[in-house]
Amino acid sequence: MQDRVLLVEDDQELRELLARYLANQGFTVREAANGHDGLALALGQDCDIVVLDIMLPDISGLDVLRELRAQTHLPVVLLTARGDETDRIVGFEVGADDYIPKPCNPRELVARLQALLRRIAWDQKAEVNDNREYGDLRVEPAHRRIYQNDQPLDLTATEYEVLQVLLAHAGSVVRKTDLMQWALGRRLEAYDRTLDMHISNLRKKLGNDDPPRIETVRGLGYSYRVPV
Amino acid sequence: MQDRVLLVEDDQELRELLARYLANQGFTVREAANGHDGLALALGQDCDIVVLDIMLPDISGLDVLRELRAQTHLPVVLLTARGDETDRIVGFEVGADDYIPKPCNPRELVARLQALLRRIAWDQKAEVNDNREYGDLRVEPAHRRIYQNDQPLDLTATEYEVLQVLLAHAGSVVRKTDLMQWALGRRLEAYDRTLDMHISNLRKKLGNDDPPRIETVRGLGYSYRVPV
DNA sequence: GGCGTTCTGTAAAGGTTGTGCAAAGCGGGG
DNA sequence: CCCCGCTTTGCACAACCTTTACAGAACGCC
Repeated sequence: MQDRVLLVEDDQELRELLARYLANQGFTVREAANGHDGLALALGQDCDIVVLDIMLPDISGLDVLRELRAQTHLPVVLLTARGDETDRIVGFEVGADDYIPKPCNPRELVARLQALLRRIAWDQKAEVNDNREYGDLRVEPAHRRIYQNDQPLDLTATEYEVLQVLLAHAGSVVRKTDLMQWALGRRLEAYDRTLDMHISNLRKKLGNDDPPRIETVRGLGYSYRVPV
Repeated sequence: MQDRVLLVEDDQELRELLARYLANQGFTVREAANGHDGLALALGQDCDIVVLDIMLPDISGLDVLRELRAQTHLPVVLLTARGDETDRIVGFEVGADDYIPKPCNPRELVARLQALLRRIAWDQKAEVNDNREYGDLRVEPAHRRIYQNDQPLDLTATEYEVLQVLLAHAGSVVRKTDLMQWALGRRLEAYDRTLDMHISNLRKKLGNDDPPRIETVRGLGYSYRVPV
């Protein structure tokens, strides 16, 4: 099935050029030469994505976008003469998904349209369940929870991060400096015992087995013992 | 609570500059200076979006992206020295969501990140139009009303939206940033306590049970306790 | 093995951050 | 203009992260 593009552009030459190129690339193309027609077509529900020029003879492209956003979340790519950076920021604030300066390479336009359509397809597939299991532990990134034998562990945000990193590297040693950067998001400074505390608390919550699940590798870091 | 960005960039000066700017704009920032660490962090599932430089000391950014795409649909924005158009096309083909040439304006980077996150939030918002029941609560989307034991709750428009979103995800945590986007339709800014107020008011109207129907998940968001 | 050094475990104190909620501010529609 | 609902402000409080302090384990050196 082809994706349907609505092309709103007043310069007839450019519009027809782009329309031909898009058609060649496998899109179904609808065209509008002004904001009024563009808005009507866009609201008509028979296109998947809109390419919208900002400089239009009647309504500004930005106003068209505003009106569209009041009613739909249709993906919109703004097209415009290379302008002030502020213009772009405004475009995004009003609700644009992308912003391409003219003159634009048709290939890049197509690449961006496809990237956007692909993103939407991914998002709507509503996939989840990239849960990971390590012995009796199960990580559910979607809910930021970790279960032990299907019982949720009562972890704080930081504890979740630390344990999650250790599990992602289960069986191999994670150096303290890396663990700090990855889980706490900052550099490990001298005499900083924060990590040790979180490890200590985690061990308590995981149950103080022997041998401990979280092994200490003196002078290096920690390692989650790989389940048998 | 905030959106979490992973910044993969080897130039330390630029990385720290961007990290500071992003942090100021309300993002939580994780940093990696090479492709290997970046990949590990991205797969660790504790970020919402990735900013990825193409020129990295170890693995090419494109290869990092390829590897990522083999496993996830995590949104990725490529960052690179102004290069050949062909580079961009390749970037998109490998699965990038956006492509920004360096030197980039931090404001534009933020605008594009927010546009992408907003798009994802829109796409993933589940629209359910059937009547739904959750314990003693029943949602009637047609009339935008919610009944408790067949008695209509006297909710304001916003309260309806908030509760309806929470119910649609009953049993799992709805992050504040998503709840804001889905129920209030705008981005959660720092120091914005609006949501907390609506939650507080909702709890009052639902009756202040113990344990509360709407649970707080500190640092993350709220969750409607699934009825037994 | 004795002994000093370095690293780690953990309890308790201290400081920071996030949340609950009352009350005041604000702004659009009747 | 008033009312209603949304938002902002301010303070109190609780959860959490970090620091401090001390005890003990591991290591190297002789």
